[in-house]
Amino acid sequence: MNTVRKRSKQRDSIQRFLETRRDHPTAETVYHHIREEIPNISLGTVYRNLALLSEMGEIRKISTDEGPDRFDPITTPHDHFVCRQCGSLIDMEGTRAPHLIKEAQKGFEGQIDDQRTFFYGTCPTCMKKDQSA
Amino acid sequence: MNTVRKRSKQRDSIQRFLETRRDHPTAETVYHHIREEIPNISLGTVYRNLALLSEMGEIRKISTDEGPDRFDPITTPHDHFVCRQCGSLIDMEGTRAPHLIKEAQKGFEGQIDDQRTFFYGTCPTCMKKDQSA
DNA sequence: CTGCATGCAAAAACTTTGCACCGCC
DNA sequence: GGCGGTGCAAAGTTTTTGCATGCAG
Repeated sequence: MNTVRKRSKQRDSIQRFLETRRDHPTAETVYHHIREEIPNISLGTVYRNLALLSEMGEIRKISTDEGPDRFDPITTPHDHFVCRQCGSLIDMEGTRAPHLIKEAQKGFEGQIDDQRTFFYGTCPTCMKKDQSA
Repeated sequence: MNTVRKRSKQRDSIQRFLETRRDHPTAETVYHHIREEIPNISLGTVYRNLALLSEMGEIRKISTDEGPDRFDPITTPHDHFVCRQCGSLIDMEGTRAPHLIKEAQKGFEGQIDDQRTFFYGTCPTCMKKDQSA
């Protein structure tokens, strides 16, 4: 049987915070910001709720080659860019190839639920830094 | 100036081992197998060489939402499937969308060097397990 | 010889978890 | 008052690093 979920101001606060951000914060970043609202929240609670919200489909966990996991409040399909230099994670628009998942499913004996595309390279900010260096 | 790289039997062995595998081993897996050839190799050396080989472009590091990083000896463009249940990482064929990277570069002020697409779901093996459960 | 690579072990970075307590339903 | 959520701290997991020594060029 399904576990009943109780609301908590901690979880609400975490979700609300994420929704104000488009830079895909890490658990640590979430923690530091929530502490301004709930000073005694613990990092464990942040991790627990980020995991919970992911399971519930409210947010999305994103792992990249660079640095710790990040979290995205936007759950509609879209792609991401990862900067190899500073690790920043940027939303990409107009790059989604929706047919890919159907394509991939053809002749594949498993079940495909999700597709994720990442572009890697140097972000605009780091490009500028490199030039002036 | 570029650092001169010296060969080592450890690095050679790691690379050779990877090339025999199509399942994208973790550092730990590499370590255990190399120990049969070089019993006193250390895990640190394995990590150092996997990082080195990645930098050199000889292999590819792959981070997914599930479990530790994995390593791929094939550096030509191809996509992957990740099983949410067992974490296995499987090569996908015929799913590559080569135009995507050009598409993404349009109007993006950074520099895009690489594209990576992952499909997530349940692998064939776990499908069978689920059925019999 | 010179200095990169190694083994070892400690430490760092990131994440999960056990436990006692708190507060919602 | 039962049970999910929390804070705290300890522990788990994965990866990196400092240092003395080894070995390739």
